[in-house]
Amino acid sequence: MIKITFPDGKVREYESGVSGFDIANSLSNSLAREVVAVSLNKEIIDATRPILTDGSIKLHKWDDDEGKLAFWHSSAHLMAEALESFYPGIKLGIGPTIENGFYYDVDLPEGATISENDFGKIEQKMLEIAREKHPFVRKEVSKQEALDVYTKKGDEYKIELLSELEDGTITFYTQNNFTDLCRGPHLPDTSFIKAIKLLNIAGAYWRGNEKNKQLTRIYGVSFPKQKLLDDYLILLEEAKKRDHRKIGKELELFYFSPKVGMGLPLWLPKGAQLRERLEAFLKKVQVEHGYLPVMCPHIGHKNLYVTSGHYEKYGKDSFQPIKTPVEGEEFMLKPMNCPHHCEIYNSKPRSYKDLPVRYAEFGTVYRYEQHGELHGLTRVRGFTQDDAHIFCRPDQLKDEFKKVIDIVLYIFKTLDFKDFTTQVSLRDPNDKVKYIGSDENWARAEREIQEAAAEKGLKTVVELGEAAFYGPKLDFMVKDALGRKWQLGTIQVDYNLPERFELEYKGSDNEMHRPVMIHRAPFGSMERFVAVLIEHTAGKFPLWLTPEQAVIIPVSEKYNDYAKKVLNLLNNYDIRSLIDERNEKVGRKIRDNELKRIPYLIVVGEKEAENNTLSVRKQGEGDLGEYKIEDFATRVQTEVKNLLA
RNA sequence: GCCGAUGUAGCUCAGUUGGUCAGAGCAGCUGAUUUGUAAUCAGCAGGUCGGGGGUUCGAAUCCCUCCAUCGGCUCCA
Repeated sequence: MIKITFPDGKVREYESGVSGFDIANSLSNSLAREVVAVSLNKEIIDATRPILTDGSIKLHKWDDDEGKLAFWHSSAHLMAEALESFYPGIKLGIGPTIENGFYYDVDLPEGATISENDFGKIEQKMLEIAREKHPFVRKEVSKQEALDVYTKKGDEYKIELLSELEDGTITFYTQNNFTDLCRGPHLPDTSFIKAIKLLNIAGAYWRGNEKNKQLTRIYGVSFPKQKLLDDYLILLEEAKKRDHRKIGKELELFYFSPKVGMGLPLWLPKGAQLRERLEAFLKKVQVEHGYLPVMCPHIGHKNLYVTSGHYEKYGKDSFQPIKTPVEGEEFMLKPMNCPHHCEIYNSKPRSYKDLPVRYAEFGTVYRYEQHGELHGLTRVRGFTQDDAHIFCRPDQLKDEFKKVIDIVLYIFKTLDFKDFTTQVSLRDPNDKVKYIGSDENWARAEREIQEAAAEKGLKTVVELGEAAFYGPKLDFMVKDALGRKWQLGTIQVDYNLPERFELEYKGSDNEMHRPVMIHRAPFGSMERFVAVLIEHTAGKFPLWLTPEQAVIIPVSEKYNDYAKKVLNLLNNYDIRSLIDERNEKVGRKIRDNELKRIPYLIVVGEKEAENNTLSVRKQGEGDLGEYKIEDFATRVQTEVKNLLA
């Protein structure tokens, strides 16, 4: 007998060899039907796998992440089987579970192609196999045995994967006529999979390396109920409606002209106003935190970036240098602001008493992003960073870093970004040549970043190998409407640029010392931030930020004069308003201005003109009734104040 | 850059196998209506069907190529 401990602490005894499924069955029949995987001592295993020793167990249904893992992993195998039936000789790469579904990377037979038109028949085949209720059978094999199978099949991808596995840990899973190298876990059988949708098709390099062959990646998602799939597809449709590219067009915020160039956004008046308000907001916060404004031209001498190390690292990925016509000197479109700010630091001798100095600039930079990578406002070739560089003494670093975290958190709170994640990016300890700077400096910076984040209560994920080449960083990420992750704010420690630019200050000991630098951009880039803000709010911006706060709607042309009077008064109260003077019915004007996401609609007609009042309608709330003009102004001003508190 | 898809009026989209196929709605303009909380009515005007080349008696439709966009991959100071 073995002892099984449940999550609630209860312990029960079972015969050795009992499976998670059997245990579930012993508790309740309905539970047993829903268990798709099991955690045994934190290791996820098949629900049907015999358990031979004591352990703590957790039974996973579809609702658990662990359950989805098994579910989608099995779905990937199912898809592979269907693909094999349509494309004999197909070679399989990897087929993992992802956040929302699964994919499989395959190498199609010579001359074969696959397109979205083929999805229907593949889905049908998968459902057909699923309905036949084939069990997923686990089999432990020797490395040689596995190698023999794939050598015979001629699948060099699986052979490569096998070569990295240790003998004795290799398992195959079989369902129906299909066997795959796989660690598991898998569903008890294929019948759990009730609804399947293949989503898209993409090229993907084998093992993510562009030097390798490009395989065909097929993305899909599957569910235990048709209803769940329907709901998911509706969710995707809703997400598309929030796409910043669509809303940006509808609200006339920005525009891309092929004549200007791809990836070069043009800010239309309303978008520019929105952006100016965001900048003004951050500038105010920065002044309060002791930042000083600086400004730099849009080009800089190539040697500046050679000195900084960026040219060697990214020169090939930049726009090419431009030459002066007479001297032939080379200048580059500014790809980052930091070297410029370093030179501003160098403009005069510094004392330890001067530090920290904090230079801030909304600096527009230009980078050659690859053609296929451009994406709305989130990935462009010219963008404006809300950049600042803090030069401080090493003993001030951690405190300064924490102050920057405060700014980022304040901004996120004010703009109602509740759902963000933070990531600490450290050096890859096995590939130190990728980075510049001494081991001691790296160790110190990495330690202080993590301490600062912890002291600010951030739950961070640590990623090795994701650091900038000059230092470790703390990034803030949010998801867009379609669930894609984007980096917004970033805070980076840099011991290296101060060395390269020979930055110094005189210490209290009358010796020269090297300052430490913090790069930081709470928004990241104005373009990306506005994009994420659009999707976050679906275009319904906070009242203080929105380009037009109120539209006055005269009931007929007879009341245009009164509307003008109201407009003047509202303008005096600094409420951004305009009149919808079109010769349309009230209902029509309401509708059009609601679609333009105007927060307040002010209806004025005979009654209001007589009483010197307004009828107020709020976006999302409907008619609020009659207001005295000054009462409405107070309401708006209070609302703005509360939002910015 | 790579894989796959898409590109018809300012916007959203029709256009069957190549043969009155250059269309609709919205937006725009003109006029009528003078309107009370999510679409008043009528008329007019809008496009070298992404650009270029080819096949054909004939191309929005088939082929090639370039450009842009979309979904991914790689990259991201």
